[in-house]
Amino acid sequence: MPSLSRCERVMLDSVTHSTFLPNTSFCDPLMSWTDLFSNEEYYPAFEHQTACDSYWSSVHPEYWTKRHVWEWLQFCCDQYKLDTSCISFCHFNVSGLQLCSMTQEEFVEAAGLCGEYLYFILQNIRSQGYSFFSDAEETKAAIKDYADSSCLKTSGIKSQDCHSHSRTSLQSSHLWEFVRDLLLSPEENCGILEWEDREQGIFRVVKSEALAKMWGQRKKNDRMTYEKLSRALRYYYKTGILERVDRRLVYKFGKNAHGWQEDKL
DNA sequence: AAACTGTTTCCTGCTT
DNA sequence: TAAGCAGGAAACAGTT
Repeated sequence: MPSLSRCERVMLDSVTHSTFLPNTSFCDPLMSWTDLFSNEEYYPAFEHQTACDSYWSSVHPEYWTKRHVWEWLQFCCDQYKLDTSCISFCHFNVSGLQLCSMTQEEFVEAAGLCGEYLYFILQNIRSQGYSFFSDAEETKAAIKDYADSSCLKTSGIKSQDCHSHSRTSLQSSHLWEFVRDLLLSPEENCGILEWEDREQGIFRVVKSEALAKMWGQRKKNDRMTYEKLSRALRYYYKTGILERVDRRLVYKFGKNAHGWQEDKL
C-alpha cells in the first residue's frame, strides 16, 4: 500500500474491503475506490493534502474540488450503505461544477440505482444547503421516503439492483423478502410459490417442503421445516407484512410489505 | 454491554 | 391420521 494519510486510510477502510491492486494507467469503469485512491498517477494531488484541510460539507457543491466530490461520495456510500461495487468511480473523478451539471441519466449510467440515490442527495444539498444534513434522522427519513417512492431498498442497495435494475435479486435477508423475490423470479421459483391474485398480493405455497428447504439453504440451516417457516410467517401478521387468508398454504401481502406490486416494479 | 429485532425451536390445542 | 394453522414461550444470532 502506498503511504496514505490517516484520513485517507479511514476513508478507504470505511468504503471498501477490495483487494489492493497495483497502479493502472487506464480508467476502468468498474475501478474500485481503493484502486483509484491507490493510484498516484490517476489521483496525484491527493498525496499532498492533509487530513483536515478539505471538508466537502463546508463548501457549496458547485465549488467542490475533485477531492470534495470524493469525500461526498464516500460519505454517501457509508451513510446510506451503498454498494461500492456498482459505482463506476472514474465517472465521479470530476469537479463540483462538473458534478452539478451531470444529469440524472448520467448518474444512473455511472452508478445504476445508487446513481439515482446520489443524484437525489446532491439535488437536496444544492437546494437546501447543509440543513439537509443538519438532522441525521430527518435526512434518513428523506432518503427513506425517496427510496419508498422509487421502490428501492432502504436497507442498502445491492449490486444486483444497481447492475440489472432488478428487484428480484434473491439476496434479501428477511423471510418475507425472500418469499416476495421468489414470487417475482420465475427462474428460481420452480413452481414452489404461485400467485392466486396478483393484484391483491395473494399467493399460495405449492411446495411447502421445497420452500422450507430453500429457505434453510439461504440461512444455512438444514433443520428448517415448513412448520417452523410458517411460524415465522405468522409473526408477520402482527406487523402488517402479511395478512391472514383463511385457507391452507395461502398468504397475502399486507400494507407494510412493499415491492411486490406489479405496477411498481 | 444491553436492548432490540427477526427469526428458530418447541409446544399444545384446534381444523381440514 | 396427516398436514397445516394459531399463537405462547423461550432461545438464539445479528445489529444497534
